Amino acid sequence: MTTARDQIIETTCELLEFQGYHATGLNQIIKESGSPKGSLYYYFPGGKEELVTEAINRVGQVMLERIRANLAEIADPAAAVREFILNVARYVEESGYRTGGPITTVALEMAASSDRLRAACQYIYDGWQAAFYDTLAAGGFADDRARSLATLILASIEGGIILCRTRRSREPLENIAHELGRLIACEPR
Amino acid sequence: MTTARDQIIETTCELLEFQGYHATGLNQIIKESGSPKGSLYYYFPGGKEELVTEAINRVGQVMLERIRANLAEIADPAAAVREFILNVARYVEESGYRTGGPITTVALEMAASSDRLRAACQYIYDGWQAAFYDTLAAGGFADDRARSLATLILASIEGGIILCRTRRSREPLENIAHELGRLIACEPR
DNA sequence: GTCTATACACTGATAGAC
DNA sequence: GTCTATCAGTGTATAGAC
Repeated sequence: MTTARDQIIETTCELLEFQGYHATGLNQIIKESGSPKGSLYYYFPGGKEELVTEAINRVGQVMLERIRANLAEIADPAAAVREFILNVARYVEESGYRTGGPITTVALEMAASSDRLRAACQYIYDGWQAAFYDTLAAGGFADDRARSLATLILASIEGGIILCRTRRSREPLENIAHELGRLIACEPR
Repeated sequence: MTTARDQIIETTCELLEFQGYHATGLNQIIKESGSPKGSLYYYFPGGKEELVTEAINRVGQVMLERIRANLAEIADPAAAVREFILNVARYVEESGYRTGGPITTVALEMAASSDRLRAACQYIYDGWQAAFYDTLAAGGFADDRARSLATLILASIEGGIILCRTRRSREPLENIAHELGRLIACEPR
């Protein structure tokens, strides 16, 4: 059955998002997922690192699909990016400022100590950035410009989530949404 | 003597910056600082939370002075912000992509579980943002605009550091520096 | 003030019965 | 495949000698 395995991964995703790597223990994962510890090491013989790698890959893929779906809804790239970020702001607020930036904490905690997790986070970030790049390129931006703008968009969303969680307010991401919308609408492309 | 106490705080600052809160143990702190555990609880009866609060307050203050000193060097706000971010990029690279964003990891790990640490991080972020705000206001930006631009600058630096550490490259912050310079130079103000 | 020894909970991980 | 019991190590925190 993939159900038990999937349940462990799903629970791991949620706990990682608002607690980070070190604060999330395997005992908590098996407790909240309702799975026995024996199963955990049966499905993930590589232990915690392997489990977390699979978890962030899953959440990264889910997020990528949401980003692409959101951006595809609006033709104008400035408006599309602005509305996407406003959606993120609402999501962070609705979670009680506990979640958002599903791999950010893991990236910061583990980039220096686990190259496997660092590479996994890099791959996910690259995918997200490519989604913004494609939207900008389709909007007429030159290659270099689309690339650096996509970097700014991704970075400011990640940083904006941190500010929202710290200030317990969705205002930082709202400000960022409007400033980036202004920048993208600005010539030259 | 404040020396022993200061040494503990100093070591805590460094370890927090590249390991985060949960990965940094009190045993490691006393070991690397050369201080005995008895002294740690003598100076910080509130335990780890109190020690970390003092540590991030110190590093926040040091960073604030560096930000203000950097921004004061160049009169044009667009160039001042751009050069500051390029300095951050160089610093992150020179550390081997292990440090940068001295309170970011703590903010993400602890905002949901410790209101004391969350409030401390918020206060520091507010101070840094105010430094950018003052530069923009002096450059002729209207109050609201200066405020939202300062939020974007702070968020994109924090997020840019995460991308640089994950990709082991200073390119993300360099892209961000130039895009923000372009945005700030753009009318209307 | 400084230091050692230690308490107690919890971590990731493993062995072996079923 | 599943589950329990348990390992060695580490976490924070405390007690008490000096």
